[in-house]
Order: sequence, then C-alpha cells, then structure tokens
Amino acid sequence: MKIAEVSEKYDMSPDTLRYYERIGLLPHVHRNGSGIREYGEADLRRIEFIRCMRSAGLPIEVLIDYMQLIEQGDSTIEARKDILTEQRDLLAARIQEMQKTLDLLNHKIEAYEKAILIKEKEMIQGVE
Amino acid sequence: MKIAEVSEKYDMSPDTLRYYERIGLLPHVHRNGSGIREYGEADLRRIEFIRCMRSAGLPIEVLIDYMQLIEQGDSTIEARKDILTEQRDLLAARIQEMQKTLDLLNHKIEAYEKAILIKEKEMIQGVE
DNA sequence: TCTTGACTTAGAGTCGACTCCAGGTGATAC
DNA sequence: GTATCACCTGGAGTCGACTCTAAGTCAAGA
Repeated sequence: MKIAEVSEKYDMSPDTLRYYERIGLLPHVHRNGSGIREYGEADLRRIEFIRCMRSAGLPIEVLIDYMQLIEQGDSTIEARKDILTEQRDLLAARIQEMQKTLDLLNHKIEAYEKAILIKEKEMIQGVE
Repeated sequence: MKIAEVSEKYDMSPDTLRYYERIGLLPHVHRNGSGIREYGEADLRRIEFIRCMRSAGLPIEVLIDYMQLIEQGDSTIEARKDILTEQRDLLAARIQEMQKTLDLLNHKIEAYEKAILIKEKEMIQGVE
C-alpha cells in the first residue's frame, strides 16, 4: 500500500505519516525499487493503533517509547504493560473530567432553553 | 482577591490569568489604586467556568466568543445556547472516542497480564 | 520525447496555548 | 532609607504536533 492509500484509509495526511516515520514512531517502512514507501500489514496495524491512541490524546513521546519496547522483543512485556496501565489511568481520569464538563454544559443548555421559553412568552404577552 | 490567591485557588498560573485577560477571555478585571488586579465574585465564577471548559479541551477562541456574547446581554441568549450545544456535541463525540481507546487499552493490558503469567509458568517449569 | 502526477528529502513554518523575561512600580519590614 | 516582595507591562520564547515548501526523482500516458 502506498502512502496516498494509507492516508485515505486512516484519514491522516501523508505528511503526518512521513513525520511519524522520521521521529521513530513508525520506523522501517519498506521502500520499493524507486524509493517509494510500501506499507505492509504490520505497518497498517501499527498505524491504526497509533491513530486510536492519538485520537484519545496520548502523547507521541509515550507512543515512541512503547514502539521501541516492542522492537526489543518479549523481554519488555512488563515495561509495555506498565506504560499502557499508566496511560489507561490518565485517560480514565481525563474522561471523568470531561464527563463533568459535559454535565455542566447540558445543565447550562437546559437553563438557556428555559430562558428562551420565558422570553417567547413575554413577547406574546407584549403583543396582546 | 489578588492574582496569587486566584492562581492558588484555581490552580492556574498568574501568567495564564493575565494571558486570559489580554486575549479578551476575562476582560475588565478591576485594578486597585496602585494598578493591581482585584478579582471580584463575577471574575471568579468566570474563571471557574473557563477552567472547567479548558480542562475538557474547548478551544479558547470559542470561549472568547461566548464571553463576548455574555457582555452583550440578553439578546444573545440563543447564540450562546447554540455555541454551547455545538461544543457539547463535539465533547460527547470526543468522550466516546476516548472511551473506545480506553476499552482497547484495557483489552491490551489484559493480554499482557496473560502473557506475563505464561512467562512466569515457563520460568518455574524451567527451574524444575 | 515531453509532460504530468505521485512520490521523495531536508528543513522551515504554523498553530494553540501558554510561559518566561526584562525592566519598572508601590507598599511593607527592618 | 533601603531592601524585599508581589505585582505590573509589552514582548519574546517554548512546546507538542503537525504542515508546508522547494527542489528533485521516477513511471506512465499523449
């Protein structure tokens, strides 16, 4: 798969894909005879994972560390688990925080709806 | 309340508070005789709201627009409701996205735990 | 053969949101 | 009276994460 297809498939710009490669988040992408990237199965799985993690706001640095541990093989399983556990906890906390904000927003929207109803009522009475 | 107390109370740096003021997110903070900010009740309520919204990732620009509508009085109630509704929907979508990532993380962590158990079993068998 | 278009690279630029700095003022402690 | 300290201002710098630019290569179609 060439960069444009991957870009399309995962809705990331080719620039972003190349950027991920040069910072070491997605290393060793294979090139064909004329130097063009040919993304393989493993690359695609990795990209999907990265996209998912990034969409939840996990920092790129953490993902680079995690990917480097994967490169180093089975001996790093515990370290990898620790990274994911830490990020899982941070993410859960962020979701809770955002849920609170969501509740507040809903509450405020409701209040505005009531205020609008009252305004409308007053307008009708004003007309009569 | 002076800037240091506000900073303490809401866990934001004085720099951030001054920054919010100069970009128009928190205008008209009163100064005392010697030019020092004196935050009043209304300022504090606003700061708390801003902090809550920012912690959920709402963009500063949107908050500026919202605050400007508040300044303009009751005629902007509908517009304000529309802003909050849009942001509420975006936030709900982001939370859903993050929840998916959280699920994936939990799933991966579980897989790592299983892998670690197997590794431990092998070590014991290797010893015997 | 020549052009088009997708790709390559290295490096610079942008954006949102702060964060820091230099130089200055005013009230209080010694 | 002078030193300290918290504050002030305008402007510059930083950080994470892209995003864009310029100059070049290569394969395929008219």
